[in-house]
Amino acid sequence: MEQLNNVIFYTIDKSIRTYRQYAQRQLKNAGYSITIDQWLVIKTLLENPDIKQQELGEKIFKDNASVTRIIELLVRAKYLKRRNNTEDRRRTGLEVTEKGKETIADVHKIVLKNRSVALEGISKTELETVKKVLMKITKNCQDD
Amino acid sequence: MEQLNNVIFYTIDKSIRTYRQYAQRQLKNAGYSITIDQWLVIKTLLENPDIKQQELGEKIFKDNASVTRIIELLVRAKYLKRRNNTEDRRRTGLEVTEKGKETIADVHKIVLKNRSVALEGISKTELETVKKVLMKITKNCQDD
DNA sequence: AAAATATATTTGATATATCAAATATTGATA
DNA sequence: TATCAATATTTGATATATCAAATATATTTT
Repeated sequence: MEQLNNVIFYTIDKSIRTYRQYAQRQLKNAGYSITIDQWLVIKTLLENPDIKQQELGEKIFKDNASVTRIIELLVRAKYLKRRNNTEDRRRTGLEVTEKGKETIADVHKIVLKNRSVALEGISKTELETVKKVLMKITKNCQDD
Repeated sequence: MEQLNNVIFYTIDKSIRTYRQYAQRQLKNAGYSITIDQWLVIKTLLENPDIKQQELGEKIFKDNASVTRIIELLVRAKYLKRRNNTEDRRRTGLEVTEKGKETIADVHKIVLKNRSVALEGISKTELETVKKVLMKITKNCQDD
């Protein structure tokens, strides 16, 4: 087999999946049932209270449909509340509940810890190279 | 916002997603309805005819449940055929059909093209660094 | 103002991911 | 050999991804 490990895209895929799994497991171990993606949505809403769902999706690399469904679950779990947007009735206002705010703060600590564990032993220069190369890949795939 | 772009994990995530979308779009444009993952499963089966589903999953970074379901779709679409494994009846033998074989060959060319487009302008040294760093991240998240 | 166009979000259909539990079978052991 | 443990796969439940189509509302054009 043309070794999968020699194909950079599988290395990329594997690393992000492994990180996700690790991060999710840490959350679970700490007693949270929220997913990383859900956390990210709440956090982004807190920091951008009047953001459109569309813009939210762009920020966190999710399409509209995914955003709609993630929000639905967050409302159901009482992390968010819907309110009406009087200025543009196509939009739904979204308010982070107290429960949501508390959760974000607690989870943030865990996320920071996760990141530092995952990046242990990697130099700043190396990270810069990785970032530069990955952004180039992204660009190459967008232009075409 | 603690800029998401400054968090390496979002850069990783974005790059692999953008690549996937690009690759999938190229397949579609060429008239194939198969997904990259499905293609990968067939290819791996061709190259490892007697592999267990479990091992298959490990090779392509998917869990058993996903493998089962992907195979189900492939059988339905007539890329694969089930046959009995007389030696161990817990296992299902899997045979790639003619249709499967043809598709793999054609799609392989497109995949190679995709990869080279995505990696345009990136040096070998850079790729080595990226690979090394990503493997380190994977390891960091597995040990814990 | 009516019609056409643009924007924001939702919905439907299908594929995949993930975990835990269920099944089926095999192998080991008391 | 009956029982128990291990292995291989499937199934159920839920979350997310993706594309296309549908809705609802707003804005622009004629």
